[in-house]
Amino acid sequence: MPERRPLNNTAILVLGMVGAERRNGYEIGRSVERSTRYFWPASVGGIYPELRRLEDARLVEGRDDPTGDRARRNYELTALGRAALQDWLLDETVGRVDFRHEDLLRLFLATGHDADALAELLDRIADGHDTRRRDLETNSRPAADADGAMNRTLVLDYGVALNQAGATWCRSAASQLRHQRTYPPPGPS
Amino acid sequence: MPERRPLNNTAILVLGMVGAERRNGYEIGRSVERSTRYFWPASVGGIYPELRRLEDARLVEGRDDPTGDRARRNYELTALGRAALQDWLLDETVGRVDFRHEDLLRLFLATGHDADALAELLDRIADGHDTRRRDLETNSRPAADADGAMNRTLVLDYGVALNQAGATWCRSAASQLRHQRTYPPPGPS
DNA sequence: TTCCACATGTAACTAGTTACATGATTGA
DNA sequence: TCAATCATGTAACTAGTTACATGTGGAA
Repeated sequence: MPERRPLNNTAILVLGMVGAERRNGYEIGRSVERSTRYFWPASVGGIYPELRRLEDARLVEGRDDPTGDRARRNYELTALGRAALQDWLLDETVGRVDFRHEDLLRLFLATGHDADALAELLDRIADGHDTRRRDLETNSRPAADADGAMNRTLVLDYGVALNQAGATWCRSAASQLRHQRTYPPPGPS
Repeated sequence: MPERRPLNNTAILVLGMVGAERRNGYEIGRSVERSTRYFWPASVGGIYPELRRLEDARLVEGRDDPTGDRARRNYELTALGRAALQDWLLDETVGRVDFRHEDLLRLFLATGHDADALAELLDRIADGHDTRRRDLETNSRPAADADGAMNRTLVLDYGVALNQAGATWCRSAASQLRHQRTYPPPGPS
């Protein structure tokens, strides 16, 4: 029996998706593309080998389910897998957050640039927020009538709200810079 | 001459830090710890080998500068390095954003959980935002009088504002769930 | 004399990305 | 018959993390 070790990012995702409903690798890839990539990136290439590893570890069980000559393998959780997933879902500690933002690093390193240059960077960050917000709204909206879709709607709305807030903040700071040529604005503190 | 290829995440960071002022590996590590890890993570272990690679590629130039018997090697940009950094800084395309949020995945996968369970998850996400906001405020505040620190202040304030907005949104959604047991709230649309 | 900050590095590992290969089915 | 979508996979690579090892200098 293969040694158990902590689930990696792709493993958690795959386990969770299989846990939500019976699924094959392709469908998981589509879900990632549509929804989770905004907050839990994973590349398709990694999904298939991960499914096999999880099967080796007896966390999921696959069954061949071809359509005619087209291969397809659907997976479901084993009791062991269900337990592992619950363990992870009910973990009490605050979860990891990894964040990497290229334009923010640009801004951080743009020491000495003038107010206009900084404002332009801020506009770009705002544009990025707008793009992601639109993406979310058009790609990720769960079916309104889907049973128990509250959680998915929350995830989506959270993403929309944050991107909205980000865009608004950046545009306002950019405008401040363009008109006053300085930052921070004089404040009540 | 070693072949030129696109700069990896650590390389960009290191190049940028060396570009901002003459620096050694240790100082770069400290800056990462204090500031950039919130939006551009990098591990100390990767910095030293990267400095050497950049030196091999003639983008930075190192000079030994020991204190007594304690070794220290300070780096500065070469003309080539300065050009590469400018290229990256002035790149017109919107930058990459990588985002991975464990509790958001939990929420996404928590299909079928009741309103209280979802509200608890939201509170955790809010707590995470508060922690990061406080961290930012206490660790990353640039010296108020630092010359040309506008850009750094912007980065900090952006982080504070976003975490603030995130916490507020989550708490309000959690409260909605606790009182109405449902989401989304009935809205004007 | 003890602790902490300074300072540099390496080895081993794991994960993750990219790019490719292969082929079936469906609908226009 | 063509393009898009369904479906599964692998090989090669790069990056990144972790954990360790080693030692100096300064302050209490």
